[in-house]
Amino acid sequence: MEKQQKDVTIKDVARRADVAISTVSRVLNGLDKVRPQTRERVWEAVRELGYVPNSLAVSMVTGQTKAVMVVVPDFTNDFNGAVVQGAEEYLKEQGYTVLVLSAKGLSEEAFESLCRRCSKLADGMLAVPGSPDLIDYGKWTKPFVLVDGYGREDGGFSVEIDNEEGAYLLTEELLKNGHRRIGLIGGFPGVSLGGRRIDGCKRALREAGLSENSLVFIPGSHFEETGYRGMTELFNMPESLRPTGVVAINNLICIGCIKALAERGMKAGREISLVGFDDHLLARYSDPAVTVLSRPTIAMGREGAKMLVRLLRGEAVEERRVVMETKLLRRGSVKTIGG
Amino acid sequence: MEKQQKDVTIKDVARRADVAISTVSRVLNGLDKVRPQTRERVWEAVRELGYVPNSLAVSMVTGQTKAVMVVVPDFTNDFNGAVVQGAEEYLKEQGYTVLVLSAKGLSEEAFESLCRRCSKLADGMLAVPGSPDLIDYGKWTKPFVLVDGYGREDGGFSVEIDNEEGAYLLTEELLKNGHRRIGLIGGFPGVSLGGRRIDGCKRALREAGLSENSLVFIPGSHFEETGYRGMTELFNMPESLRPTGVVAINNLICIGCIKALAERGMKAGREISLVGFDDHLLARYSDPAVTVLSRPTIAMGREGAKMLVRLLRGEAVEERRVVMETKLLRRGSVKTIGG
DNA sequence: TATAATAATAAAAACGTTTTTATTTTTGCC
DNA sequence: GGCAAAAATAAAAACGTTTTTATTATTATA
Repeated sequence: MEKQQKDVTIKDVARRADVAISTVSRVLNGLDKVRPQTRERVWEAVRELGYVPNSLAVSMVTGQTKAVMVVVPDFTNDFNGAVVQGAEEYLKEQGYTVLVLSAKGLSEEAFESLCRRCSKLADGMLAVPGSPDLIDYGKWTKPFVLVDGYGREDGGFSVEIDNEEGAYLLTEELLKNGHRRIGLIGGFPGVSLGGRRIDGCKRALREAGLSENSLVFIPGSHFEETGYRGMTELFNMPESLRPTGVVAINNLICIGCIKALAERGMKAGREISLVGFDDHLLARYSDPAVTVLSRPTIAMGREGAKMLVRLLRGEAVEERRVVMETKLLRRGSVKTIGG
Repeated sequence: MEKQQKDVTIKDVARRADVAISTVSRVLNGLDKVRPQTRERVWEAVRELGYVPNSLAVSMVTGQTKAVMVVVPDFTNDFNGAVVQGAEEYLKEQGYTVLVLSAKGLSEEAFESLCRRCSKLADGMLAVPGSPDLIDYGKWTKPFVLVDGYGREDGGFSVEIDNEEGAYLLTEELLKNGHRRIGLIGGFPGVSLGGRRIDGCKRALREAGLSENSLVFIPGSHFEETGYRGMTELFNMPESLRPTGVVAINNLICIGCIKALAERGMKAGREISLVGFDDHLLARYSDPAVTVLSRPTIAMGREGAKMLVRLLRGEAVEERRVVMETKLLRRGSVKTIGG
């Protein structure tokens, strides 16, 4: 094992430039009170030795890192990828280092421990909630912004959409196309973001004068597997009772639904109608494309990052809760039936 | 602005437990030579004060972080997501903190600077090359493993597949199905991973006795846009010259191809045949599904992580270059034509 | 030319740990 | 009960910076 060559320190630079350590520091940080001639000598030494400041030492004494932590529940969900990309772009523009962390596979306890360990590594945190539900994470004392939260009234900073209204619009779209028996796959009533979407779906039915019986709700976590299972369950029902239109509560569940259909040789918009959230690849390019409520995913990340940067700078943030616009994209997965 | 409450330090704990700082440290790190009674007093103080060691200070004095950096070119490419997931799983199992960094949008220079700034934050690095091409990144002196490299003989540690052979197999599949004019979209000859794949494609043609003229090669970077443009260009050719089968050099380009086809109301396997790399969602669930050379993406990440951990532990690593198995998945995107 | 003011540099303290060395306390034995 | 050995604890040095304070060198003024 080769000898771990020690890094060049500010001390080495000082010695080489024949100057005090503090002088080197001032040159490096562009402070005044250094004679041009001295300054040049220091820079030369820095170059010659290839000196790089030890970020740990700097952070320790200054108390800040110029870095931001972005926490996601998972790296394979493209919604998260888009949010991170949007956030990252802006944060890099503003000179921040972006450290991305995933909470995947961690118990709430393990996740908290992870955050504690990392708390000194960043000045602030941008998080996409998931499982464990970051929203209830209170140990983080630095500036914190939640992207894709769900309208909680705790006064935290967040970027979100109107999830209740979104689900309402999607359900309404099915109703407008003559569907009278609606399936709703995923989420748990009253729980986090999915709860809001369930509310919206139910409201649409209520306002259309339909009874609770016209809804087949299949609860489940927000993973693909739920969509697959849900769609399968629907097709196990007698056709006379089976919903003709389905609302998938999120992108992964929508993908699960499409998978289940594909395996049976079926298509959304033919054997059954399907609507969902987020304009992901599969929604856009499956055949037919899926009617979705599109969220500005990248913009959401960017907006969250902007908010966080303002907080880090100590600037006033007028709206603590930014609600982004959505768009209903009507496509072939909804068949018009009846009347 | 509320007063930034100072963190609890080891000093506070020591004072509270009426004990020396060093004793607290020994208790925390489970070293011996502490009387049970004293130990309990210290733990109590730790609990009462909610003490969390300052990771910066610890890293500075111990010289290690128990963290690993994972660098990807982009968060929106699902291949990267899968690699990160695989790596993350294993690294978390082994007690490492995983910090993910993206090189997206960074010049080679900016990226090097980023790495230097972060070099103290992790004990080792796992990287997926991209743009800038991490392979040529020499400033990183700590243990380093490349995932999805391309058979360079520089003795670095890497996990990869046989890209030349993979492209060979895909091309052969087209040839076996009677295709005699082949399109190849993406990559640049001799350059990085794409170069290897181009080589493999050409070899298949050569071995089948076909001349260079039977290949329509459309070079381009590894983004979706190249696939879209490439497919468009092919359809601008007179039909008599147009390839009947296309090899997309990577997943994004394959997606671009599918998009271009979808926009014309065409399908792979009908108007033109298509094969590509990686079994991504769109390849699997577009209609028809796309014949691809599937790589064990998650396993690649995991394997890379294993290698890195061995390096970090100072254990011997027998193979510096792990070549993973691939699988050709035959699907509906290849039409059999001719004789 | 002496003297005050100012500019430039150096020295030292601080950040919160671990680790090494020094000191104190406890134990065992005669 | 005294003494050596061992065990437990305390003190101090070190990690690599920034920042505050102290010192020295330069300039301006009389």
